[in-house]
Amino acid sequence: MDRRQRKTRAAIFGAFTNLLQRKSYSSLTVQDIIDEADIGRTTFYAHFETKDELLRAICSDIFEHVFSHEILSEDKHDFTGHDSFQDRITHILYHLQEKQQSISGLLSGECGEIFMRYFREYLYNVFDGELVDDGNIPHDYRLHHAVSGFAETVRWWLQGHSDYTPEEISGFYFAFESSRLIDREI
Amino acid sequence: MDRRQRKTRAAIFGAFTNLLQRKSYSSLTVQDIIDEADIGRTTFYAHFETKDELLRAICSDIFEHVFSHEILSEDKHDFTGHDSFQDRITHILYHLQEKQQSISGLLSGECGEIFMRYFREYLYNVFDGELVDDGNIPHDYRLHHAVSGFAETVRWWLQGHSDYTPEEISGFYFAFESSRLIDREI
DNA sequence: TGTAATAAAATACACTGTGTTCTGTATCTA
DNA sequence: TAGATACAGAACACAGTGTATTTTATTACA
Repeated sequence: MDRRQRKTRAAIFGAFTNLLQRKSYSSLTVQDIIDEADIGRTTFYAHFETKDELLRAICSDIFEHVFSHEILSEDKHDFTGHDSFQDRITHILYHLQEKQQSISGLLSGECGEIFMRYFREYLYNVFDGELVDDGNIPHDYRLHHAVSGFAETVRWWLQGHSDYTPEEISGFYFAFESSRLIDREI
Repeated sequence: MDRRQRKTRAAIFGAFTNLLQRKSYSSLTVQDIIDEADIGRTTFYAHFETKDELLRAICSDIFEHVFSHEILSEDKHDFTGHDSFQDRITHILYHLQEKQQSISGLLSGECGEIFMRYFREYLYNVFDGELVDDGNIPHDYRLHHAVSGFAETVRWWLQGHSDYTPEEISGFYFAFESSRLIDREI
């Protein structure tokens, strides 16, 4: 990728996340982003068709970073690896913490819905296959419950409670969920 | 309130919820609502300043209905009443089921965030004081977890799993949460 | 039932933000 | 260095918003 492209893309991303700290997503105009990023109008539209596409691109960017190691270590699932599920979750929390500055703006306001939906999609892959069998309650529901429980935990954490460590947060979450998750270490 | 006002207000609400079944909130224009409701442009703006305010008004409308009995029976909390907490929750689910048609449109898409936030606010009042004490985990977190767990359960229910009964749904939820909630019946 | 108040309809308008087109300039890559 | 590509700036058509004005219809109430 051209260095110029990388620079403008980074400028747009930076401007966008900065502005989201001050203004809400819906009240944010493309012109605002252009001014903040200090680029030409045409340039923005050369990179992104709409403000929504920019939002999606930023989410992709973040989650690709957060879950990159997760994807690489998927073969650790089966008995050979040493990472417990809780360790993997804690690991994800560490990566989320790195991107905290960007994420906090994405969580508050109207774009929180889009971010969270994106987040959940990734989490479904992580959580699927980790649930203890239970004949009485639909698997469908239990997966949804576990995933959104964790997603909401992260939201709670990164919005006003970011003084907790990743270990503490995963501790809180697993204090509730561990009985429903397979512990592969036993 | 003037009969004419009630009629147009109802027409706008109806048009809005109908359109949300077909189009997303952000792509929905005020003009669309005006056309669907078959009213004059000025009339819409005499009732609501913006599309967002209309959304909030509809949410208020729904939750006022759903939680009206809940508010009235708040004095049942203290030992005199016969309703267990699970019964109260089931009761709320019945009211939500009545409004299902309107709600399903509000849940999908970008306005889901606003609806859910509204929903949570009401739920905080319902759940507060129902949690079992636990010194290790912040009360703050546990309340957030219980509330969003239930809110997400409702979302799951009314989006593609509405064939379950309110009793079944509250059964699913309490199968997970009951250990953390005070059972006032014992 | 007649009347004053008020809601709605119709039309026109200014305004904001969007997305595109064009031309000239700067920067990268081979 | 040459050709390609990205960027800047200005101008533009367009859609949607919100308001103002006038006229018509409906309502509440004495």
